[in-house]
Amino acid sequence: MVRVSFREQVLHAREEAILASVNRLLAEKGFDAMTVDEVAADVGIAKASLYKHFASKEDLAAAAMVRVLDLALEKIESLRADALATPLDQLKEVARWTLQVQLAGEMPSLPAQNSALRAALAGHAVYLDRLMQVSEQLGTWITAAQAAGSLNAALPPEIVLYTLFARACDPVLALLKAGGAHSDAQIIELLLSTCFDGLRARR
Amino acid sequence: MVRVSFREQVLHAREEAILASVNRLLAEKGFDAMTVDEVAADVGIAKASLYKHFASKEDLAAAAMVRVLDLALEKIESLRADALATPLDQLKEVARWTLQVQLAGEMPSLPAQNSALRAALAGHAVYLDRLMQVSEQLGTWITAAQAAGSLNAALPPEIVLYTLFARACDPVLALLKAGGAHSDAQIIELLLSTCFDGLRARR
DNA sequence: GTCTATAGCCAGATAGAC
DNA sequence: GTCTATCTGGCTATAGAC
Repeated sequence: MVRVSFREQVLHAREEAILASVNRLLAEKGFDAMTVDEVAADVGIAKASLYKHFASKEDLAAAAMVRVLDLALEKIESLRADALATPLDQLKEVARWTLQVQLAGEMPSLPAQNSALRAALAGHAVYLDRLMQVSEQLGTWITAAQAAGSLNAALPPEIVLYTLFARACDPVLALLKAGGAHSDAQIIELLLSTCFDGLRARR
Repeated sequence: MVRVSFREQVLHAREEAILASVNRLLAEKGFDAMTVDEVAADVGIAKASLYKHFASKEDLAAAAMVRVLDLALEKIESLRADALATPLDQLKEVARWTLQVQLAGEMPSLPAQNSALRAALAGHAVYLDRLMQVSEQLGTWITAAQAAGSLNAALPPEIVLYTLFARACDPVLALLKAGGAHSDAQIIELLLSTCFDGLRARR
């Protein structure tokens, strides 16, 4: 247990609050549409104070991404504890978790092709580290599931990994949600089915 | 054959050139990152001239979307001519076509959750009309394929439709392309496989 | 309809007092 | 570290001459 001063605790709590707001706004509007003024207003502090904690808007987004990746690592770790689950089950559970986060409006969506943001993330050491950790953990399960014959072995592992990342921000979820015809639980099961079982019928 | 004056032909050609540029820039950087200055420079005319043709930036994007949807309708129409193809085949061919367009860097990607743009599109009659036409054509094939037992009948048709739309802009393609490990043809087949066959192995 | 020049606005970032 | 007030730059859109 590391000793932290009271002041440091307050600081940390404030930064957590900031990241929670950023996370939600990023999920709701995306990086470009989100403004720093909004974030400040949502947290309830002045914009200049924000910049004492984070150097730039890109930095805010990166920190939010690190936060989500850390949560993913926690989830992965808890799934690793279950020795009975097959690698395929574990991959499915991770996918289910990402959909739950997205349904809760807490999955930050970063337009994949953005220029300024992409460059900032590509140079953000902590973000890259977390991304690699998640990729490695999932990669282990992917190759294991392919070896076990439960995951299509004809697919390069990287495409499976990319697909899982992409489905975590799948716009189909928002469309289904907007349609209003299905419950949250149904939406998740339908999306998991299209992802793992595919659109074609299985006999 | 409708008679059109020479002047109208020139006008039309210029607007086609504008839309081609918008299409490419929209595919490359997305709506928010694209600037009207860039479009004007790319076409080789002054920005003010652009605004004589299109009332706003949103209007530009909507026109580009209509153009792509019209191309999709053409593709669909040509596929309808093939009486031997099954509905599933035809859906796959449409999906393949969207991936080819995306690979060519000509699939305009509109951040699905954008505010100003979404509102503009939701009020754009021509865009909505084309979107409905495409949806109806695909819907026919979807229900036919489900009746034939080739498409998973447990999926609501709408989720199949949404999934096909979403895969047309799937960020996984850009990631695979950036990886450089696969040819364009391989990328398309891999993506079609993950979409229609799913990640799970089929026996 | 095309251009140059500019209005008007908004968002990211900072100065400087407390 | 927090605030108010401000700077700065870039972007959409338009005025007005030709």
